[in-house]
Amino acid sequence: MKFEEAQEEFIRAWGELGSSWGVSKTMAQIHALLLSSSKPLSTEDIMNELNISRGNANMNIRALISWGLTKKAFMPGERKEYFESDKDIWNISKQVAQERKRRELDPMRRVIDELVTVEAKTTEEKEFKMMLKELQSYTKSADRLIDKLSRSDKNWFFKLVMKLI
Amino acid sequence: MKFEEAQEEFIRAWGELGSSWGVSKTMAQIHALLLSSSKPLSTEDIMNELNISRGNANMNIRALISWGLTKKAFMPGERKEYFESDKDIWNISKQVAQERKRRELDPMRRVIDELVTVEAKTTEEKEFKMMLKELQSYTKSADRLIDKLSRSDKNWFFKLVMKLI
DNA sequence: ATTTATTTTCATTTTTTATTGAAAATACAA
DNA sequence: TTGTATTTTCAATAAAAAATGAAAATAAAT
Repeated sequence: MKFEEAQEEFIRAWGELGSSWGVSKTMAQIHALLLSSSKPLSTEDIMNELNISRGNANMNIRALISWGLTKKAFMPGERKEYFESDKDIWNISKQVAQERKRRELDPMRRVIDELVTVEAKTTEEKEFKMMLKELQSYTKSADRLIDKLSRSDKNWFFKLVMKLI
Repeated sequence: MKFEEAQEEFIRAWGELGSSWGVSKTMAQIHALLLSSSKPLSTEDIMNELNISRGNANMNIRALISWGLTKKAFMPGERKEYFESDKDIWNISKQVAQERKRRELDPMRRVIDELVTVEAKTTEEKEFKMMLKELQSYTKSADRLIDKLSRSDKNWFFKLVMKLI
């Protein structure tokens, strides 16, 4: 398989994965493009490679930056902005985990913490409350796990996996 | 806070979470409704509680069943079908992890396994290949981790979390 | 076999989300 | 400054996804 084919397929698959993770397809595709490119790319490069409009490219580049997955690359003597993505999968995983925690887990935890104070008189209501308390305990563990992950290094993770298998 | 308010808020929050996980809002809301209800519910109950059409209710109940999150409840003497959801958060987590593995991780792994055979002559192409190999190694670990998780019990998980924190 | 209750399907409509492209804003250079 | 390149915004449009509702199919009861 040739590089161009592989790159194209990688972009396609990454984009599709993004969709089932609630991330815009284009955002995931731009990420894939940057991951598979050794040099930083300009907005125009991205527009051309993916056949998308300037507005679309710009919006999704900003989104990638806000996710901490892409940053501006300094290009001496160039007026245009260039962008690059960290290719270290461990860093990417940590970054995604942290952002999803911030955007989804934290707000959900706040809601649950509020809901567990529900008054429960009947048996049914007590069951509901118990379920919420269990959920609270799991989300707390998930929270801690992500914090731990974020402070750990690649090696720690692989050693852990080894031990667990 | 009263039960009805809490239930309503739980359904709202669970539905929103679903959206950012690539799951239809209604499917997540039906799940939340069943999780917060001590008795099995009929399609009509669900339609009424969530103000949705029969077609919508039916489709999303089927989706929940295909995710292994809901099953028919046997109701002696009843002609209608009733549905219930397992409320054990550990079971739910395992089930979601397994389904997402099957639907997303496995296909992605197949693609990556194919892509790593890409011929890489230039330095840039070698970098791309290295990134793919790293990705391959991570997806393999994730795969094993989910398998292990699925065979483990609640206690194992919490003990692990304790040790890690 | 016929009626009645219930579920499923799916063409149509609605809603939501993503994309475009051109105008406005900004940043830089001469 | 003034002009030029570049980025950003956003109203309009397009595309995708979800929801409706009524007809068809199925299953149970008489």
